[in-house]
Amino acid sequence: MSLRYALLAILRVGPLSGYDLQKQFHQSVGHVWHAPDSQIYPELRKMESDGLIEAEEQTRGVRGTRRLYHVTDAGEQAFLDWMAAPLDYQRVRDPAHLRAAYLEAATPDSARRFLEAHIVEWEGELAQWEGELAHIEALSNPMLTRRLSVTPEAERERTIAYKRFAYEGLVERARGEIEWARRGLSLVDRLYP
Amino acid sequence: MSLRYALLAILRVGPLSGYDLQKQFHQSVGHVWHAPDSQIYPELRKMESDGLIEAEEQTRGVRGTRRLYHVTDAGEQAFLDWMAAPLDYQRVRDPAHLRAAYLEAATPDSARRFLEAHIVEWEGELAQWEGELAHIEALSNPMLTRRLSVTPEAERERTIAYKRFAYEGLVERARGEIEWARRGLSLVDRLYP
DNA sequence: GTCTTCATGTAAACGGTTACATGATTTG
DNA sequence: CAAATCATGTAACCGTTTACATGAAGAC
Repeated sequence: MSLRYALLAILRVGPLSGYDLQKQFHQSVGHVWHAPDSQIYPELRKMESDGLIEAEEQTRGVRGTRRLYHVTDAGEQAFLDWMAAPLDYQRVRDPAHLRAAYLEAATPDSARRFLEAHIVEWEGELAQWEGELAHIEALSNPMLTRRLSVTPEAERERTIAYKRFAYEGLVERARGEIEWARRGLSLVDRLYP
Repeated sequence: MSLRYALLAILRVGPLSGYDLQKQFHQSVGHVWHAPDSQIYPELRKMESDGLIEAEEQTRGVRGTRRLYHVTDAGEQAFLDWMAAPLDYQRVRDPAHLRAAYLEAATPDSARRFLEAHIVEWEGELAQWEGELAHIEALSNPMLTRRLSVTPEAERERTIAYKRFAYEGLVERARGEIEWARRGLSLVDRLYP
């Protein structure tokens, strides 16, 4: 149930409509915590009814409306409380390593396809995260610059440093997965000469 | 929905009761794909009604019964089909890296507690997986030896090699997480002198 | 006769996925 | 006037989590 904290993290920077939030989300924190629109809009409504955020209804054109959300004091506090609370770790459930452990039941071709797909999958993630990291280093991430503009000077270094730290971790994990799968491909070659 | 394949992987070795299966599960494949008993028993019933496994009801004492499950041809085929099919990767949803990216909102103490807990969490996983790896190398894992005893000579090397490969990957990931969190602790020290 | 192990679940709630649905407004 | 974007969801389903429930058989 981290979705609401991911959303709060974005909204804390400044008010946004559900639509804008959703766009920002997919470009920033969505790389770490995926959620489809169909989950975001209802969650915003729930957060509103829980008093964490408030909406200001605006008219758009003649008939259209949009709801501009901002974080309440209770929402800010909820975010800080979450930050101070221990994280609950989910139990491991890893389909790739499950399959890898029983790969002798696959044909060599299937084994190779599986490992190649694993590489493709993690190369995709890697590219995204490296892109984010480059944006962070260059201060060209729009969310981050918006964030820094409302952040006191002394906090800016930390804000950047922690973002860099988080994405570096993801990049390393992706690299690890890719290396592992490459080793798997060599192993398949060795096992079926 | 890999649970049924994790269960099939165990049952393929030989018939087991739900209870024995559940015990084996927690000691082997459960390190990679966690599931509580309350999910295992109903899943076995569903697999039975889907024709993947069949149960032989046995009496135990005067009144007790147990159901001894074995894999059907359809179940064997389903397992092999799954092995040949592409894996569906879930979207990233990583609470630890989510929090790490916004750690400037936490106090230094909270940040440290979070990172220390991350280390503890992954050291636990690491110990389990390294233990498994040692059992694999020493051929002292009970599931694995049962498995090897029904495996033709030529397949044994592969069976062992793939298990080692899978658990090595998990061990490396755990080490990566621990190193990352340690670097995070140094970062906190640097940011709050 | 108590404790451990064997043996097997049910029920409610929750979070996430997938598919679908609708219509207004702005831009070219 | 068509296409892109803005804007916001609903509904059904599925897998997982958590809490609870029960009772027999074997060991000490």
